[in-house]
Amino acid sequence: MELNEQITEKLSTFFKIFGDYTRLRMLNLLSEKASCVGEIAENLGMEQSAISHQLKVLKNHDLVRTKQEGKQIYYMLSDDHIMKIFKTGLEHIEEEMDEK
Amino acid sequence: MELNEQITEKLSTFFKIFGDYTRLRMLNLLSEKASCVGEIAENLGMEQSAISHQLKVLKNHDLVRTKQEGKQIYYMLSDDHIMKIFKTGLEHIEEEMDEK
DNA sequence: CTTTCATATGAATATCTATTCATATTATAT
DNA sequence: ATATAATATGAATAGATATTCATATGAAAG
Repeated sequence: MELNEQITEKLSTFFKIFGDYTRLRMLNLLSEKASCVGEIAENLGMEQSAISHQLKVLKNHDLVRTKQEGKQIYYMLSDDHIMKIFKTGLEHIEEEMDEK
Repeated sequence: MELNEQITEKLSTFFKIFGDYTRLRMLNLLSEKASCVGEIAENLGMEQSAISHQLKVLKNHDLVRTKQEGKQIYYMLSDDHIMKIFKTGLEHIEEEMDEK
């Protein structure tokens, strides 16, 4: 594959997002249903602020989008491509575990 | 998807590996041909030591394997699953770029 | 066995990043 | 207008990690 600097840079940034335990759990949650910050925080047993910061990261990189309803802001996956990445990674992990 | 703690942990660790510019460049190089430390270092314009440290990371996580020939140690991708991950990420990046 | 070349390693450092704490913003309801 | 609830934000901190430097290990050749 012929990859230029810019693409490689973007690609590593992209994978970096998935390379965090908390963010993966958040994405997994959001793949099941749109949720607002407080819900996610409670569900994961983490502080609202920590989740909010991470949601910002996810949003900045267009992995999630939002829908405001009154005071609440619902977060959801921006498209189902996200889950494809997720699954491809999973396949690898599972294959690896089978081998041992 | 029903993901337990252990799987999610493994998954985030796995993605973390891809989430680094230098490692991505190394993997990309290795996808074209097996190379030894010195070659990679020269090709990327980095220190031998830095590359060696990163190769260790890649090896510890079974992304690469080695074949010794005399003094030289050739590194290569451990399987072509690695490139599949690579490509899935690329697809996402490219789609994203098209949108804008 | 000593020299040379390729690679690995350990410690030190500098950068990055996830989380916390305190506080600000924003939207609704009273 | 003020109180309340949901969320966002900025600064501080602690922990992780990529790179460098100096040195060690290992293999082959002389």
